[in-house]
Amino acid sequence: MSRVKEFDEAEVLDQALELFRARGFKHTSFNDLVAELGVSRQSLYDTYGDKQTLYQSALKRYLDSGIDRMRRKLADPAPVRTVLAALFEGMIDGQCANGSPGCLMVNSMVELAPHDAAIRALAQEHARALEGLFTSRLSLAQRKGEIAPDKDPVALARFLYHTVLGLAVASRALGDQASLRQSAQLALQILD
Amino acid sequence: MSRVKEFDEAEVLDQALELFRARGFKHTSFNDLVAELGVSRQSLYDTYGDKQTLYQSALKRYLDSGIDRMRRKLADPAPVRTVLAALFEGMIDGQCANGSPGCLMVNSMVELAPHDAAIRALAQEHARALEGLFTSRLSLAQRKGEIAPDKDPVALARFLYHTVLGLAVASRALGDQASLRQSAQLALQILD
DNA sequence: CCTATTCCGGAATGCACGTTCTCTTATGTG
DNA sequence: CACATAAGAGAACGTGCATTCCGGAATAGG
Repeated sequence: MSRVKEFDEAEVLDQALELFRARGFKHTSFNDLVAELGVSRQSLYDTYGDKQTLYQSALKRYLDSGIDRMRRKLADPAPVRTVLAALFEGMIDGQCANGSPGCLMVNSMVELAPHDAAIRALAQEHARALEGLFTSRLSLAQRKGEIAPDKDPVALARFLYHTVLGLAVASRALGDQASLRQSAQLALQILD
Repeated sequence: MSRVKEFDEAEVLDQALELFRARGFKHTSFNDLVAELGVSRQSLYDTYGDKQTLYQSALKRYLDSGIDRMRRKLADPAPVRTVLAALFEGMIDGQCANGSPGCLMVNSMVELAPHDAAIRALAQEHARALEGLFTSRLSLAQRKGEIAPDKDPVALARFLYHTVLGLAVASRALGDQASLRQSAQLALQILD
């Protein structure tokens, strides 16, 4: 080992992630990456492998950090309605921020999942993980009496997950934050 | 005028639509179209213009027929809950049918809308149209006393639209019909 | 019959892309 | 100092793509 890397591997991965998120896999050329990441073509290949591998790494990173953020937010001991409202709020703010790049997972699910088994597997795993987080948080709330005992936490969790997907698509193409907020609020009435 | 067209213009457009729906715009090459539509390259260009124009024509056709179908289903005088349940049911069946190709509008919104103004315009117009249909049907139901008078039909319509988007994404990548059905049922509880 | 129009297959063109290679320069460790 | 590694710029390569061009066959109307 001699010369040390001049760029932060994780940071550049995040930048690549943003490009993929905004433009999709096919619409982001390797030249775009070279031009906008400030790292030479060769170094990119040496560090991350080919374009597909780079994309998968970025997606994994995105999913992991997303799950972490979600876990932290759900750990809030406030009433579940409040917690979920804040969570949706943050999501809408984050995804509509700069030109509504949308959610990388949703974009991947639509663009790549149907003909890329690896992506499909990541999507399914992520869906299960997210539904699991929602489910356990909802069960907790149910035990605390915040949710009627006759409701099924698993079904509610799936519903919330599907709601997140819908909001992500709408934010990407329509980008009307007010409607999204309203819909999110309405979706949470399912807990009553 | 001399020789007559040997293929049905609308029918071939429908076939192209199916290809685009299953694979997306970028992942469907012109060679694919030529190979699978049974129409020569030249005739395709002569009849529909270039690939992008062909895609837009297919999308427009898809949206028009979708709106029509929706309008017909909503015209059913049965209770609004029943009508919407049937509508969701049909949507889930239709989109998960053959390898979950998903909804062309959703796919377009994710793949193309961010960098194609024409598609974005179509998406917004379609969203407005669909929300309009939902809104008027919900208002009718409200006048008939099927929905509490304090609910906002516009907000409900938007929520239903966002739900449709979410289910479409989930159907494409995850394809678990049972969960989708369950979520759709839950979403309709918003009317109670 | 003639001509215009459409059809088809296939070759040709030109461009964008992903990937690899080459060469030079720089910077740490032994 | 030497050597291994990494950086950068850019050329080179092969492929796939959208699009256009060409030539021959078929079919309607005049």
